[in-house]
Amino acid sequence: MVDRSPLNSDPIAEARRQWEAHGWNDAADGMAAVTSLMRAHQIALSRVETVLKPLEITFARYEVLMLLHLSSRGSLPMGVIGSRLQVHQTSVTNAVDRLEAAHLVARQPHPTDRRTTLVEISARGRQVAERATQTLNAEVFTDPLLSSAPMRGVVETLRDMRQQAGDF
Amino acid sequence: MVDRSPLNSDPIAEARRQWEAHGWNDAADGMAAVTSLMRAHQIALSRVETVLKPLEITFARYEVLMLLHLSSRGSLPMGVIGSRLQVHQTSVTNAVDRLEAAHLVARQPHPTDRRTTLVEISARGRQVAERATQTLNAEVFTDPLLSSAPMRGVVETLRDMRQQAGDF
DNA sequence: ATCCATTAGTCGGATGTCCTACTATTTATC
DNA sequence: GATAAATAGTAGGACATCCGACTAATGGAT
Repeated sequence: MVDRSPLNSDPIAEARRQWEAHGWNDAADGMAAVTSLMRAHQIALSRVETVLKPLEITFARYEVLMLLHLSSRGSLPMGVIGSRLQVHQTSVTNAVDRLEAAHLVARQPHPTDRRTTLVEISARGRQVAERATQTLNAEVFTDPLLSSAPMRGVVETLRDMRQQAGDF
Repeated sequence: MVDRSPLNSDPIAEARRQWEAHGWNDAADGMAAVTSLMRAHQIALSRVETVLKPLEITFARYEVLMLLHLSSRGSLPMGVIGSRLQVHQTSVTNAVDRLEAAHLVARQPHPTDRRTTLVEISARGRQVAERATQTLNAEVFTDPLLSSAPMRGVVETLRDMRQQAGDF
């Protein structure tokens, strides 16, 4: 007879039980929330990357590509990309390096401000962006392992969290 | 006059608007959910890492340390650590390498199965684990930028998602 | 008993993220 | 106008994660 009650299978539930057993009741929910976020992120990212793999791009690069594809001019300064995607400047440099190596975008000098580098999406870049979006929509976004109502709840709650954190 | 309506400040809300404008209505929620997850993870991780920095450990290593600290024997095989934390074997190798270098854990041979490596937490490891938990509980987990009720809802919904993904 | 599939870990490589410099420009100040 | 402060990007380094390949050891199947 094993010491494994039927509810013990979820590692996060198990961790919460440990927290409560130690009397950290006021921290148990937060611990569970943070840990759930970590794991859910991992799952979602993995699904997305699997779908994008055949197109030879990653989610980070897809986000850059779509931002450019949906922009009015098809080009944006590096810094703006970082702000919109809320990642560090150096992460943008990294992503653009790889997108440029794949000829999906090209760096262009800014016409008036020589400090600024404009990133411009190419025709191939637009093709990849569109195909990637199609596949992602069909294979992940229309069924993100969550039923509609709770999913909208999560999005809303996380919006509050992001706002609390000063995201916007 | 700028083309920036008051609601335009949230990048994810903006992305959803784009999705809907393109007629991808059935994918808009999923896209927003996945993107929210990515960003919320980033925020939570950043807060946690900031708190742990003075103790010279990361969240990944903290999780390994706590798993060992709360285990009955204070030691576990590498593989079990990976299963519980749901990360790749090589990630465990990596984390244990660093924890061992910091003398917080030690690798021990398994008494009967020579393939298996047991990871044992040290006295210093336990100290660090306890101090880290105290600080995390006080500075992050008791206030994870979410009010209680919605937070529990998120945890529950993400539990369903993890279960759908085959986590447990 | 012997051979092969499975299991446990490690190694090397690719990515993404952040941080701390450091360079080049632009802008503001005196 | 010359100098100082702010802004835009890049370079190098530290970490974490995953994947594929490789080594050892265990255990079944014949």
